[in-house]
Amino acid sequence: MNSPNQNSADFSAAVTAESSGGDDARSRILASAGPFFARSGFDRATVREICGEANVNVASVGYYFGDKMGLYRQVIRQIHERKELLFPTPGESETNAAELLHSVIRTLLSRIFAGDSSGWESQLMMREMMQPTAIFAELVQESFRPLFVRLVETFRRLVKVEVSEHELEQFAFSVIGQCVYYRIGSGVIQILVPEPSRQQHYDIDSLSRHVTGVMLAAAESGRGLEYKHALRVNPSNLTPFNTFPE
Amino acid sequence: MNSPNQNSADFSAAVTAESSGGDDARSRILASAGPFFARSGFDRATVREICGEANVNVASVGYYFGDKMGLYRQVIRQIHERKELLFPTPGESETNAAELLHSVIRTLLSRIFAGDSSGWESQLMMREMMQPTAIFAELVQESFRPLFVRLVETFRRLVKVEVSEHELEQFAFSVIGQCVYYRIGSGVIQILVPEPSRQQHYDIDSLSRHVTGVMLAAAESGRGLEYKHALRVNPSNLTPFNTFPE
DNA sequence: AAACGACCCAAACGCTTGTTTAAAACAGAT
DNA sequence: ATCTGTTTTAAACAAGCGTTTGGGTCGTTT
Repeated sequence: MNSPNQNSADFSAAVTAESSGGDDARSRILASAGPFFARSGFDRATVREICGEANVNVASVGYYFGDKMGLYRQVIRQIHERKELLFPTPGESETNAAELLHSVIRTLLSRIFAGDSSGWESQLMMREMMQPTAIFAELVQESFRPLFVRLVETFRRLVKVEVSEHELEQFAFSVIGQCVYYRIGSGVIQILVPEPSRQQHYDIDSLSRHVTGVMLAAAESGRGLEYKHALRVNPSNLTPFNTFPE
Repeated sequence: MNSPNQNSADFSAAVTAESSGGDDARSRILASAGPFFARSGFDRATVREICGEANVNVASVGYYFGDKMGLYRQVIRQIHERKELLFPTPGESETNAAELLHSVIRTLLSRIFAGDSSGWESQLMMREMMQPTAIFAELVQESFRPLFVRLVETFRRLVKVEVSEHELEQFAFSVIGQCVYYRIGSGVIQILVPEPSRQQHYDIDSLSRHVTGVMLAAAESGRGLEYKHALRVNPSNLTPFNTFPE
C-alpha cells in the first residue's frame, strides 16, 4: 500500500507515536505548514508552497497525512499540546484568590502571545475561534474549558456579595475577551495607538496587571454589581437591535 | 466601452451616486454578496454562487465592480454606512459620565449584534479585523476611532485618581475587547454555556449592563489601579514569552 | 543476489476559480 | 424602422488548486 500507515483511514495514529522534533520529511512538513495556515487560512494556504518550504514533494502530504485536511488537523493538535506543556493551567494550590486570578490571566496572555516572533500559533487559534472546523469542538473541551472553570471558581471566591452562576461566567468571559482582543485587534491597536506607547505598555506584564486590576475591582467592590441592576437603558439609544429595516 | 462608468478605473464613483435600495442587477449583486463573503471569506466565496443567488450572469460583477475585489470594497463600505446611520456614536451631551459610558457600550454592542438574524455584517467586520485588507485601515480611521476617543474621554471623566494616558486607552480596549468577544467567541460560548442560560443572559441588554458594571467599578474605585502596581508576578509562571524552544 | 517494503519524485489529471470575449437583447431617440 | 448606447448573456480562457499515478531510489531482509 502506498501509505506509511497500516490503517489507511487513520493517519493520526502514527503521529502521536513518533517523536515530534525529528528531521523527517513528515516533521518538516508539519513545521512548515503552521505559519502558512495561520497567515493565509486553510484555503489560501497551498500544499505546493508548504512542501516547497519543507523541501519535499507535493505528494508527501497525501502520503503522510492522507490529505490537506489531515495535515491541518495535526497542526492544530500540535499547537494545543505545546501550549499546554509550556503554560499549564494554574492549579488551585494558590491560597490568595487575587493572586490566582493574576496567575490565570498571565497564563492566558502567555498562551496567546507566546510562540515565535510572528505569533502564527495563536493567530491560527483565533481563526479557528471565528470559523470553527470540526476539530474545534473537541479542542474547546480539552483546552478552553479547564481554564474557563478555573476562572469561574476564582471569581466565586472573590465576589463577596450574593451573585448567580451566570454572572460569574460573564466575569470569566470578560477576562477572556480582554485578553483575546489584544491579539485579534492588534491590527486596530496598531493604528489607534502610536508606536512609542505601544511598544512600552502593551506587553504581557503590563496587560496582565491591567486586566487583573480591572477584574479585581469589579469583583471585590460590590459597586459594579450594583450598577448592573441600577442602570436603566439610555432613552436616546433605544433602537431595537434585531429589526433591520431593509 | 464595455462598462457602466465613463472612468474605467474608478468603479466606486457610480456607487455613491445611485440609490442603494434599488432592484438593479447591481443592487442585487451587492445584497447577495455580503452573506457569502461573511460566511466563507473573500477567497472561498465564489462570484458564481453570488451571481447565482442574485440571478445575474457571472460577467455582471466584472461589468459593475471591475472585479471581485471591487465588489468586496463596496460591501464593506455599505456595512459601515448602515451601522453609523442606525447606531450613531453617542454625543457628549450626556451630563452623567456613567450614563455616557453605558450609552457607548450599548452602541458598540448594538453595532456588533445588529443586522439580520445571521449577523453576517459584523462577522465580516471581525474577519477584516483579524486579517485586514487594504480597505481596513481607512475604515478604522472613519469608524473605529471616533468611538475609541469617546471612550477615552469618558474614562478620563470617570477615573478620579491620577492616571496616565495609556491607562485610559487600556480601559477603552478593555471595553472593546469584552464587547467584541461576544461575537468572535460565540462559537466557544455556545459550547461552554448550556442553552437555557445562554438564551436568557446573553442579549445586548444584559451584556451592556455587565460590561458597564465591570468598567465602572474598575474606573471609579481606585482599587483596580492600586492592584495594578501592587501585584507582583507570580513566580510559578515566570516563563519568558518570547523565547520559544524549538 | 534477489526480493521486499518504505520513501520520494516528476508529471499528469480533473476540477474550480476569476476573468474575458463577442454576440445578442433591450431601450430610447431620431 | 433604424440607429445608438446600455445591459445581459453563454461560452471560452488561462491559471491555480488538491490529488493521483506509476515508477524510481534507497536501505534492509531473506
